[in-house]
Amino acid sequence: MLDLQFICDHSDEVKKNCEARGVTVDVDAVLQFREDRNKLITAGDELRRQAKETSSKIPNASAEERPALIELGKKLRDEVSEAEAKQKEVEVKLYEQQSLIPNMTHPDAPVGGEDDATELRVVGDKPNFDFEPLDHVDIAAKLDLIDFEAGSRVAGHGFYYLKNDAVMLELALIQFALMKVRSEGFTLYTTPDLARDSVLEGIGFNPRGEETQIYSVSGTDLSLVATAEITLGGAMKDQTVDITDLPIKVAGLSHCFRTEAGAHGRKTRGIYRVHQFTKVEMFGFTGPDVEQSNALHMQIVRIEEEIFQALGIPYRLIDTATGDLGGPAYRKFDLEAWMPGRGEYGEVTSASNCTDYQARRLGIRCRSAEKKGTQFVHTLNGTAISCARALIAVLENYQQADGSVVVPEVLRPWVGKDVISVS
RNA sequence: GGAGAGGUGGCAGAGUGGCCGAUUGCACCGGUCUUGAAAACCGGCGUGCCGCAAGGUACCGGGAGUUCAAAUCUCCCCCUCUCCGCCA
Repeated sequence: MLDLQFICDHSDEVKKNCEARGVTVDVDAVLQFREDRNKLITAGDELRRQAKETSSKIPNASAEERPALIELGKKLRDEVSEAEAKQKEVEVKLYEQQSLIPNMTHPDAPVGGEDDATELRVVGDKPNFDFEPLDHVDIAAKLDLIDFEAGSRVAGHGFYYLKNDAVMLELALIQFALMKVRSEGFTLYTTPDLARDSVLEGIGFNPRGEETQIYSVSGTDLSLVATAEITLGGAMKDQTVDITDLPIKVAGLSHCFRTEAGAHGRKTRGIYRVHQFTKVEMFGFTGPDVEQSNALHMQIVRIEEEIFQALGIPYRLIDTATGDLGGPAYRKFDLEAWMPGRGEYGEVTSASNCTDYQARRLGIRCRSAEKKGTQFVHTLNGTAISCARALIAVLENYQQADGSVVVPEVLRPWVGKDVISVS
């Protein structure tokens, strides 16, 4: 959520930003609701003041004065409740509109839609196969690495069983990513796979809406998390930290569950788009200025690149265009790995600087000796390794003519072999 | 899941209907004293919202209620601790 004062002081900029992001919001309505609300607050405060004054007179009032004061108190109480109801009504409308306004955008982010993203760099050499490369589904079939049938039988389309060396490969990817982020100063966590709806909402997910991406548990206020971003960010909900404790860098391993509503029929072969996968996510809290959050953003992107470089997987780095940014993101970089079976790049990581947008809704503040009051921290998130897609990249880039797959060198300690071959 | 005890400002911990936005201690900041420090003493010290300001208002886990008046009484929910049950 954007700061209300900021919206009012910079309404033209906010409008322009909404336009660039392809979001339709009535910014003027927000200004109007705010004005209405402020008047109601002032009026309500005055009524409460009178009510308090009246009540405070009663204990010392004479028996004759008392009944009149009590009557006045009752009248004021009713007026206060009426005023509060009106105020609440306006605040609901205000909040609704305000929530629709996306974060402001980094000045360097390209303006436009998906195709307008800036390709910042292309790293690594695509493998030269002297044979027709297979996609990960066929590779996995030959090597008996994934059981899609069992997945469907047990949980439906979009679920899968990893099997044999794919299990070791997945765990190796996790281990490798965890070691890497720990060496970069991130505190490691495994996090809950369920979270309260209020936490999901704070991060920017809409758990029970019509087109929700989220599975929710009926009869509870819990939902399955779509990413550990939810639990890592949510862990600090309503907390105030000392500014000298920032930045806080954490990383979490969790399962991720997504309904993928409306994604049917679009490049859904294999484990590219699935309802459940495992991911190591980085999350950061920094002091409240973009210099600090941008610096951590760059570190997160650098780590992501180094992970894929170490895995020996060619990729390109994308600076996401305004129209493709989620509401909370100020800027977002995606790593897209080369996937020979698909014959194209596929998104494998995503790193966002959300500035204070998430923190405002989650109530994560910091306190400093210099400034009175508190300020909202900046939050960032980025993928260290997302197993399903990383697995695709490994299998497809490391496939051999004989159907075997060479294990990337950095993963061998955990996989326990150099090559995965037909047994 | 059952029984009991709790949740108050950065921490500790009073407060059971009006004198309480809240006693006190610690921590913290400023001052006096001191060669310096400690101790002692004096003063300050929560957050949000409205307001140009003076000031007002809200907040004692969260929500609803009773009352002229709620940290305090009632109900629901969340959380923590102890014991019991169950269990990887």
